Amino acid sequence: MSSLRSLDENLISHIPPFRKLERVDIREILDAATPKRFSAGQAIFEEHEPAERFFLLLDGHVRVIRTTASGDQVIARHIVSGELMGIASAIGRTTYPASAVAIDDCLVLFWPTSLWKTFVEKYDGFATETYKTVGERISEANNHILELATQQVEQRVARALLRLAIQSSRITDEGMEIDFPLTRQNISEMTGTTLYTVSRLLSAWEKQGIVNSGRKKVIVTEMNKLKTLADLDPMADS
Amino acid sequence: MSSLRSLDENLISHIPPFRKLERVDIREILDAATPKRFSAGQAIFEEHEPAERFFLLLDGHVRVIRTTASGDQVIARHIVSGELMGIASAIGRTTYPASAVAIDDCLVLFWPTSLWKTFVEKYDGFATETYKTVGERISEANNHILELATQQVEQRVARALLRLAIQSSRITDEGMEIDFPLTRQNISEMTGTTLYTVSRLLSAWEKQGIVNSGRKKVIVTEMNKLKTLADLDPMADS
DNA sequence: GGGGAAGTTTGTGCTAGAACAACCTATTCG
DNA sequence: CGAATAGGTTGTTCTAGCACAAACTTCCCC
Repeated sequence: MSSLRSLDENLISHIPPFRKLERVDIREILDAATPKRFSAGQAIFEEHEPAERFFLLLDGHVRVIRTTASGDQVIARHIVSGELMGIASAIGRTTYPASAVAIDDCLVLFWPTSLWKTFVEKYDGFATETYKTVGERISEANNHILELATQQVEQRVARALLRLAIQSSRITDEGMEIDFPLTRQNISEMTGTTLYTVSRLLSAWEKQGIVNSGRKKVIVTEMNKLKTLADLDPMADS
Repeated sequence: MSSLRSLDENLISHIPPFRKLERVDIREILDAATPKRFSAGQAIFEEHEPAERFFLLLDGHVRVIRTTASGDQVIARHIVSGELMGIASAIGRTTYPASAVAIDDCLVLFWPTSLWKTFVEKYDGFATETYKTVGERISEANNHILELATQQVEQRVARALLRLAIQSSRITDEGMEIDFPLTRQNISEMTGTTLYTVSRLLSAWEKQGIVNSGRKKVIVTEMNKLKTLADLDPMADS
């Protein structure tokens, strides 16, 4: 895909915030967008930076990170293709509340923040859909708080893996393989524990045949057993 | 104040989401509002209930609570007078994500959720202001996650008390007294610990002259020392 | 192809803070 | 007023999970 040619409408026409729009609107939106590639490890935007752009991840995986004064890192969430990011502007912020780092090679579109207002006013359904996204992220955050405050490390790690397996995995003959590189350290930063504890848990689960993991790789082989560990009803799907 | 007489415009004219509005608009908004009193302990709305109304707290204090399947409670936040609550509709939710309970006697106004859309469209500035509120709550939630994931109990409790002292206290000759009843149990539910640990911390701090606490009562006598414990710069005000 | 570098595993303390228990004190209300 | 109840304190025990160390494995790239 060359950034010289104009972008294909099918790129975004199926993505929630744009789904309800007419072809002409999509055309307009794409013409205003700048595509950009990021390679693994590159920062897409940084915490505290002025929020001058908002982004749509077209391909790849992004980690959203916050860092404390004392240097500890926490992974707030993972963004998968089709999701908007850096939508601080939507909620009246002028700086990004967290940093976004490309996990693998990523393709994103971005727009200047000044266009946010236009999008909301001009394109029907865009506002509703994106505010729904904001709502979902609040819920996620609150669930995370509940987990951190009430659950044991084992449950939290189980839940984190389940979420990733559901959100972003490919089916292999072994099970559901999380489809981006993920280290013990990463998992510990998602769950507020240490890489050592995660390693021990994964080793134990491997012996019980629940997961199958390797360097930067986790395959969930027994979803239901993992759900039991997460203290979720193993019968409930999704 | 009688609910039979029409509501005084001054009630809400200074509150952020309404501040920029004309008198006529305020009049309209008030005429559409229903006032209601809640006595200490009463639930204003419950988690999972359909979000049929949104509220403005005019007087009193409200606790926002989430409960886990296993019965643990977590206090998500405290609402003080002048704040909106139950604004699930703003973010495309159809049910309340948490329960709201009156801590002391409260006076609230409420409107049917169906009016939300009207408010946003009709009253300029209402949308911007409320989305800013939503944004602040996301930040709060994310900060809470960061704290739970990286800090010791002592720091978390110190921060929780600091926040309350700043948000909702009266100045007495002893120091800043949190102006609503607050138990050790409550504090533990805000910080993801146990009432025993909170009790020990408060006892220790009392000996050091940092706080002065009693039954359902906490007075912060030495803000700066508490800030040091919270690992925040004691020089930074607000 | 060999030497880092990055990621993982596992062992051995050790301690923050949870759990439980027992008792104490302030409030409330019949 | 006096019993019941809600809230608070403090002692003791115990363990989940952190910290640190050391060795191992996989990958990458010069």
